[in-house]
Amino acid sequence: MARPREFDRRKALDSAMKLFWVRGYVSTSLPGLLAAMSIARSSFYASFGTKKLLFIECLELFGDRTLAIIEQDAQSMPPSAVPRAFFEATMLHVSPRRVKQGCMMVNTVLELADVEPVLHQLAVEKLSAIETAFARIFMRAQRAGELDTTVNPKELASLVMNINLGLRVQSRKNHTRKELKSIIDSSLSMLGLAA
Amino acid sequence: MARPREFDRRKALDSAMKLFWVRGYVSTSLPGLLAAMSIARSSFYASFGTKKLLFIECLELFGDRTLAIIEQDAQSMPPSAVPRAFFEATMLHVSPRRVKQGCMMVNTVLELADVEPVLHQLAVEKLSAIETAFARIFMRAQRAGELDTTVNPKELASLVMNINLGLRVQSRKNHTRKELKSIIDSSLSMLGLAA
DNA sequence: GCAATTATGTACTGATCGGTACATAATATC
DNA sequence: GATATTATGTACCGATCAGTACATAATTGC
Repeated sequence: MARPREFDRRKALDSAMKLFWVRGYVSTSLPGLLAAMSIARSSFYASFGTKKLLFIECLELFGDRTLAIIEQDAQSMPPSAVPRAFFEATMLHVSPRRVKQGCMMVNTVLELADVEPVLHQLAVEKLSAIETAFARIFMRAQRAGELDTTVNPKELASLVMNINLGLRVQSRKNHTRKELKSIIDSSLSMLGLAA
Repeated sequence: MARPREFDRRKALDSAMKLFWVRGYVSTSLPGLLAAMSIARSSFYASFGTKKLLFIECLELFGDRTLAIIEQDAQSMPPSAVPRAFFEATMLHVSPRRVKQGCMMVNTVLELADVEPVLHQLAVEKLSAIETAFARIFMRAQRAGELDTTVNPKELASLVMNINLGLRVQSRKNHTRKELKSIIDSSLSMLGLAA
């Protein structure tokens, strides 16, 4: 009925997400976003509302993709192998450039804790969803007799998540793949989740 | 020889540090700093140079104080108890308000990784100093026969640091003291550093 | 081709940013 | 008390921020 959009909304959103991921929320300027997304200012506001609304969309996209990795792994391997597979997929089998970006949710939790409560809270919830996914996987593992039933699945998930959070901070420094791998290996073996 | 300064530089620096600690670097505005420090703009620039230089001073202050906690503990208790004492001193025996601030160095590493390389690097170095302090303490513990000599002190320090980093992220969410304590307890017992 | 509708490009808004200029106030030395 | 020196208060600087107004371009249905 009218003039069609000249850009791919999904692609533009993906580009925005990558920029927020690298630079955080506050330090990402609107001109920077427009350049990364290759769209004009008016198109931006017409399609995405405001910078904050766009960030919410990006955070949800990132969180959903992260969760998808875990859920997918959970269907193709023994539950106790999922944490390691997740760490490898997100920290060892990716480019150093990307490792340094860390996890967008973790970055957001730290950057915006006392600055943008709504965005902070969303990141917290997305991280919770990940931890819950791990807990569910461990519960299933116990029912399937693949995991010691004396451990509490929620507590184990909490420990895995704490290791994960630590690793995301380490990633953001310039840790080598080797150093990360060493921490992953010893942490998992301590948890009884070694390969 | 001239008009004396009307404010206490140390106190002003301490106030600035607390504000940066809560709000991060980018989101802390100069007017905000001046209000927190209770000084005027001209006094600020005369005494501290620029916002960036002030931040460096604050980060060093924070790092030195953190390191001091560890070094002090190391002199008054068995080495293997130092990690727990450190976690308790900085996360359990402080106000919820303060727990939520997390660790200024960790906050900085995540906020400024790709935004302010110099400040990022300083935070990385200050964190390294902490990890090194732990490693030295464990080495001493081994020589004193207080720690299993089969473990590598550096690797153990690296694991303690990873737990610590995870906990600092957890703190920044609204974790309860109880939840933090639970993670601390199980993580330390996994490391063979239980009380 | 005309009208209706939506997308895009450009120019602009007021607010805020970090930093500076400069006049004034308060102290020390003499 | 005069002079030199440093601190403070205020007004300002250009740059940049997120967001808006509006004219123009491109499409559809008729």
